[in-house]
Amino acid sequence: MYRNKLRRTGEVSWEIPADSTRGMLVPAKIFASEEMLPSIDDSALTQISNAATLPGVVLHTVAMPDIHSGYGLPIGGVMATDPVTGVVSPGAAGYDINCGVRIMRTPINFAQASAVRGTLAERLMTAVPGGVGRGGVHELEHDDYRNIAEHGAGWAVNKGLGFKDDLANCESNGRLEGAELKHAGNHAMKRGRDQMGTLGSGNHFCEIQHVDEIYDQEVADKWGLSKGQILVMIHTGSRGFGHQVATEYLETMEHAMKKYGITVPDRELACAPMESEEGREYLSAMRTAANYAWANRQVIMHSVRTALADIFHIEPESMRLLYDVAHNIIKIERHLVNGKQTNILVHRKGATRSFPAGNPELADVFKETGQPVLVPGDMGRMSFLLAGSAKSMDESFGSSCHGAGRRLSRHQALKQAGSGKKIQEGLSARGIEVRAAGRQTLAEEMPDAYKDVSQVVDVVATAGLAKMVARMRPVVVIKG
DNA sequence: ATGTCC
Repeated sequence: MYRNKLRRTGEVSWEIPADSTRGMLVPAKIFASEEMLPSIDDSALTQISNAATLPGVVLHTVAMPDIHSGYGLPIGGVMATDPVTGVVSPGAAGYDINCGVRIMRTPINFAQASAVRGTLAERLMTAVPGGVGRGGVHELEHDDYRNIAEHGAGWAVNKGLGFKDDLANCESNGRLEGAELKHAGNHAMKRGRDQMGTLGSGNHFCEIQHVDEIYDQEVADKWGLSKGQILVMIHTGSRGFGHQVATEYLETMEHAMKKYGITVPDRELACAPMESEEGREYLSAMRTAANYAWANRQVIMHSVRTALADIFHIEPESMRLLYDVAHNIIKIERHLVNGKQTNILVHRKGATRSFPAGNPELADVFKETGQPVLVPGDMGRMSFLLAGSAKSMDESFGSSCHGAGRRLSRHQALKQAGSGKKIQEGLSARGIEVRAAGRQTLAEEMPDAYKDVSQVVDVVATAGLAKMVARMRPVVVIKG
């Protein structure tokens, strides 16, 4: 029982010390307030401790306040390995490779959007296909795939689905290098062929929000944000394409573990040395899926941009991407390890990169402010924009939280919600128009199914991982 | 998250 091992290290930080009898090579660090701690499930604490046993793990594993139990690594977990002696673990990125969030600015104000929110909901449902297995309008040819693997979001921009500066405002410019299509494989290509530009299901969404609170006016000014402004937030990933990649390589890793004589306390943490054939090929396939996801969010954003331009009689050019973050991904990054700047392999699952001002990877404006950290809440309450701050580099491999975190399982939510229609009517009475492609989605995704996201961002702000910039409230929510 | 069991 790892909960008994927790010791307090700060106002909102806790540690499970490295324990050789359990094979832990490094401690596990947990960010949470004292009142949130009981709501963190035991299995999530076990998982973040198990991750600390992986070969080549460096410094500590990290759990964010929105942590909950996942496949292998908990959602809300960060784990980093040494690229020479360490492993890569597909379960530590998860099935939805490069699931992430982007947010687009508009010149529309709250009153304008609110007045036509019913129309907006209907138009967005048409513009952005959603639902399990749902295909879209873009049928991908082999040439498209080659370009997606190489250029990520740039593939969409090259096709006219976006502007050049959209790319500069994505984490990693919306593409990772070292993505070879052949490593993703034919089955993934088949599953992803008609899913480009689609939302998927579950907690994926497209949301019209208004800025209702600004905490840091200076940063908000630099980011072009003002109170009452309408923003569009999009949350989705690599669809069936990334799912297939994850499925195939998890199987590959089971064999690789035997081959390399690696043992792990949980087979869901199956892994291989990063420098092995299996490790390199997975990373290549994972990057290809990440690039597919960036292209997907780009296509969706441009569809929404086109629809809004039509509805409000404004220029598409008046709507620019503020930022796009990946919250399920594995990347080589430069961090200070034992007093030395070193390349390490950072695995983030349900955790957002949170690089501070001055980081050389950031575009110019974000070098001044720190990168935007996008934290969606639930569909009835609020979401947050934060800026990466310096302590994240010392404490959490430059990472912060990614959302509210579930409070109820889908099954529990379904039982408590009654019907999706009731949820929809309740939200509509509060000025929030919601629509979903799936029959059960609204009930499963009801606001009460989630923890209060403001408690989550309070923790990361108190810990100094990110600082508060703005709060947004939903106006129109499209669910998968 | 996911052609929610090849």
